[in-house]
Amino acid sequence: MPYTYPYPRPNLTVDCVVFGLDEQHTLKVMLIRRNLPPFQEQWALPGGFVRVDESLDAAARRELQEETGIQEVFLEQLYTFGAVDRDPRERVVSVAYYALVNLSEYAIQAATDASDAAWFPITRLPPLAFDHDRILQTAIVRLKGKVRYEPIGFELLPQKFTLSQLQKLYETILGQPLDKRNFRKKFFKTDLLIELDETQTGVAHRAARLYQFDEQKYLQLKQKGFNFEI
Amino acid sequence: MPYTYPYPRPNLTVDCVVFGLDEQHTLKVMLIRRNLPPFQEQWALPGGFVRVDESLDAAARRELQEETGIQEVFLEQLYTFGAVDRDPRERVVSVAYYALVNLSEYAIQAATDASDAAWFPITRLPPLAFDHDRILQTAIVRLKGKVRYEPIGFELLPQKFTLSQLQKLYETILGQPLDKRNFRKKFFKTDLLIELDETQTGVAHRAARLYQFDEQKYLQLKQKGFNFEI
DNA sequence: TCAAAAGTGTTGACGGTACACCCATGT
DNA sequence: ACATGGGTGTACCGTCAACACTTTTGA
Repeated sequence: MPYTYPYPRPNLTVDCVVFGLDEQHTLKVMLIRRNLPPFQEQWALPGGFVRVDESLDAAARRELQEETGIQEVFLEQLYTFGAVDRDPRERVVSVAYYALVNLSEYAIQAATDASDAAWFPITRLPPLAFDHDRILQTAIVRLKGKVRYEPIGFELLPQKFTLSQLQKLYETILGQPLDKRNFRKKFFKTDLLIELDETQTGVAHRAARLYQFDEQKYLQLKQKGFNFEI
Repeated sequence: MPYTYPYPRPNLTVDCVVFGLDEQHTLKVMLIRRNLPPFQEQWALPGGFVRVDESLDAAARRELQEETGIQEVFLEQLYTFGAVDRDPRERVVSVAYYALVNLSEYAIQAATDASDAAWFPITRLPPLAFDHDRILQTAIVRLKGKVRYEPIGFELLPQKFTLSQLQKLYETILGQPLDKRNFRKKFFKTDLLIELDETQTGVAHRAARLYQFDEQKYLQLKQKGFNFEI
């Protein structure tokens, strides 16, 4: 007969803050409209209950897939929220994650998905269910902090990108303008960009060169104690 | 009649990695010997089940108090560990915390406490129960990282300390020697040290001046966007 | 030919690092 | 008087920030 620990258990959920960057360089978050109480019809972070036979990471990926169609993205644990009254009905502890996606690939999916999902600029958010606003703010702080010392910004861009796209990404997330020449110098010095033999197409001005993030090299350098910093 | 979410629930615990620094400048962790299965008689992190009517932070503080007598210390959430098989009996998700204490105040308590608690140097650890070794390693990485850009090191020292103590603390945590003059210059420049009109006593050489951490000023500067870095 | 963004170097200021000796105190 | 750690300043070097013009392309 299987042993059972004799303690009452809180409910356990995961919630995901999914960030995307649109063509106008606006940082957006994916929200879904709840169709069940509590907070029915309100916007909330995608998420749901953790199953007893799946890890937390697996639960976060599953919920993301089920509710938004998003798959195979950068996903990292953010923080665990456990205030007693964060759910009006019952005790629910939630392990929050944040994800970074390339919005151009997912914009269509989200719109055509059966469930009611939409991207909101982080500066114009609707009222959110539960303590999801607090979770979201925590995620924004983390993203701003982490982007400076880990090369995670690439996760928000297409695989091939221009240096201007990369710079605008940093300007958006950090909320400050950056000097073009210094930005390029800094990034070239990290040696993490693969220069491609391709350029932008379809722009009404000189076409910019395309680059790729060299993840292999990053992992190598990281092991050797190299520190990314921008 | 109260609503109940219709989902099975994993067990939920908190575990605490308590760091202390002894007089020989060794970084130590407090462990307790388990007197219940599973892993009976093995060393483990202090921790236990989260009650349905207490927050996660409160649970961590309560367990710390109950199992080690430690109270009112720096305590911060570390990470939530949720692998399916991390407990051999049942599904248990654990929210890990780490704490920093001034060991000279707690060395006695721990020794005289009824429960079997002891300090271990992090370089000489016994085999640990569950995945506690992994939790501990995660805590060490976090401590090493955080000590550089947040003034949390003071939590490991007595309220009044010498600059040499502070320097050795950093050398211990970071695992590298630091230049004495540069270290002092850097720290004075942060303006976070209150110079006291007191000196060390009972040493067989010139007595060092004592300092205190100026937490008030730190909070002020932090609000203004100041960044601590050592 | 015009508009719009791509691409490119130099200089000065500042901060970080390396480094060695005298001082105060207790035994 | 000696052993032990406390306390102090400078010079060099590398890094970062500021800054403006030419190039390419499509419309």
